[in-house]
Order: sequence, then C-alpha cells, then structure tokens
Amino acid sequence: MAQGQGWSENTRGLLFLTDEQLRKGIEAMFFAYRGFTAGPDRILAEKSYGRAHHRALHFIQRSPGTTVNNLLATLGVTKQSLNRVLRTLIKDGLVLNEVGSRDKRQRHLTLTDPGTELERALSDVQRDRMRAAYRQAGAESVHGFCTVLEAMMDPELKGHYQQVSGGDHK
Amino acid sequence: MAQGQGWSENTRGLLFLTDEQLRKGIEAMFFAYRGFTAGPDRILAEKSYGRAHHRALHFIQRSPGTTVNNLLATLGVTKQSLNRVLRTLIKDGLVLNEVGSRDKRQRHLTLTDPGTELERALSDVQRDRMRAAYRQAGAESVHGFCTVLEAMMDPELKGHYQQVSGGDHK
DNA sequence: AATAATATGTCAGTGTTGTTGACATTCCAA
DNA sequence: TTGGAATGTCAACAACACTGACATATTATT
Repeated sequence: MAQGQGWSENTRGLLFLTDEQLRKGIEAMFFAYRGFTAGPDRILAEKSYGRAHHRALHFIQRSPGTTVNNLLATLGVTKQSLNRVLRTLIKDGLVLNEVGSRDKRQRHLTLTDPGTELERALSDVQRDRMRAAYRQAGAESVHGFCTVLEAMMDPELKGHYQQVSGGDHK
Repeated sequence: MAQGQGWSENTRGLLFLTDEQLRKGIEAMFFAYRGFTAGPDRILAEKSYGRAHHRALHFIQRSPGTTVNNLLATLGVTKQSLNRVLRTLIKDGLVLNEVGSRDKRQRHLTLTDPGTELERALSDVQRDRMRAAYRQAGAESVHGFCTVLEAMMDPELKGHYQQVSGGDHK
C-alpha cells in the first residue's frame, strides 16, 4: 500500500532494499515532516514565533523545571541560539526562569499559565494530525512507524528521547 | 518495543491514543528527522551548501528535465528562494538550465556530471542510514512506517510524492 | 584561600533559508 | 493585440542557526 510492495527478506532475514525504495522513504520523510509542522507553523506565524519557540515550549512542558543545559542537549543548538528564543518567551511571560535552590548557577524553566495555554494549542493541532494519521494507518503501522523512527535517531539523541518520556532527569 | 506497548483498538477498530503516546510520536519525528539530515548536513557544510541545495539536487535527479515551476510546487517554497539556490548550483556547474524547446519560457533542469556526483554522495549517506534503520526495524515495521508517513502528508503534497516516483510529470 | 571548572547570559558578526513586494522579459493563447 | 503564464531579478527583511569572545555568578578542587 504505502510503498507498493516488495519488502522482501532474504534467507538470513535481511531486508532487500533497492535505491528506489530507499529514495521513496527519504521523500516520504521530507513530505511528512512538512505536514507534521504545518499546523503549528500557522499558529506560530500569527504570534510571530517560530519553530524554535515551539520546540522550547514543548520540552519545557515535557520536563518542567528543566535547566538551560538540559534543554541545550535535547534541542542540539547553541546556547546563543536557544537564549534568543528563551529571552523572548520569558519577556512575553510564557516561561518562568527561576534560580536553582541547590545550585544557584542553574536556571529552572517552567511554563506559566499563558505558556501552558500556547503549548497546548500548538500541541493540539499537531496531535490531531498525528492521531488522524495513526488511525488511518492502523495500530500495526503505528508500531512499525515508531520502531523505524527510533532506529533512525542518533544513538546519542535516543537517550534524550527515552529519558524525557521515562524517568526523571537527575 | 518502540512505544513500550498499548496500541489498543476499541470495538469499532479505532485506535485508542493517549496524549502521552501522541507526544512521544511527535518527539520521535523530531529526533528522527535530526538523524535523517545529519549525514547530508555534514557533507553540505564542507561545500558551504545547505539543505535547500540538497533538496533541489534530489528532485532534479528524480525528475531530470523538470521545470522550475514543477520544482516550486514540489518543494513548497517561493520562486525567489528557489532561484537563489538554483543560481548558485548553476553557477557552480552542478545543474544545467536549458530553455524549453516547445515552450521557451520554461527552463528544464538537469544535473551535470559533478551535480550527479554530489547528489549521489548526499544520497548515499542518507540511504545508508535509512537502510540501517530499516534493517534494524524489520520489514513489517518499514511498511507501517511508510503507511503512517503517507497518512501524515498534506493531501496536496501527497500528489507530488506519488507523482515523482510513478509516471511522468506534465 | 586561591584557582579551576561549570552554568548562564550577552554582544557582535555571519550565513542559509525563508518571506513580500515590485518589476521586466519572454512567449503562448484567445 | 491583449492578457496571462512562466521565469528571472532586485531589494528588504526576519527567523534561526553558527562562531568567537567576554562577563558573572557559583560551585568544586587543590
């Protein structure tokens, strides 16, 4: 259906993949990512924010009280780049910046009520689209989808992925 | 495995999806896309090109002789943005720009030998990663992966996806 | 106590990639 | 001939990434 057919395995259970099949997968990632970000992008444009703001809000929501260094590692950008985004979010009252109690060098980031609200709005449209795609594809496809995505991550990044969803960070 | 478990379907066969599961899927897309572009990005940085150049090379390779308007629709950017990228690729001798024979307003784009070579290099690292992820995940997962990605595209974009791989354009 | 390392913030400069808006040219078609 | 489509170009601007340098607390180490 998705790729026509032909995901054949050889005798050792290894997938046999033509360049053509791989290229289709590459394009699928490209086009799907466009659809994936289209909804949030529309909302962000109205408030003159960008994807960077969305990502910051998302991961602060995910790990309330996270530190700047934590965010940096997760997002994989420079501190100067993140700082520009955080500054506007703090100035606009969407993010709270509190000095750490144990280590006063650290700044703990949390969403304010308006911040939570915007994050929710962004998350809603993205989850709606995700949900629609998941339902259209079916449970088995969803499992495969996540398995491949996970295999596609940098091993280093995979840590952040697991970490954020699972236990607490230190 | 990928999402722990719990892709339950209700009596009407509809997926039951918690916000948490959907959020994980969103993060998976984010992290996976980083891994997806990491390889090409490294090569591009050396030649002081960007992702936009890669995308242009990819789709010209995919549809040799395509027109600027075709590329615009596929890439979803403005002609000014694409023009800047194409200009450098043409100037650098990676892309050939030929006036159409039937319609002389159109410019048909093809890769030169050096252009093919660079596209090949970019494509190689990306396909290698794709192949590794596919093999790690297995044939069934790959099918599900593509099914979900396709469902995630804008219906409008889905046309380009099918079109480019299948029959001729125009 | 002195020193080193860490965490954060900031300034200045640069580059890629996207956007609008305006305008010119070429050419097809009615 | 006129209208519109296809293409190219100019200027200006914004988002978001980068590097490099520097300042300031705070904590850790010696």
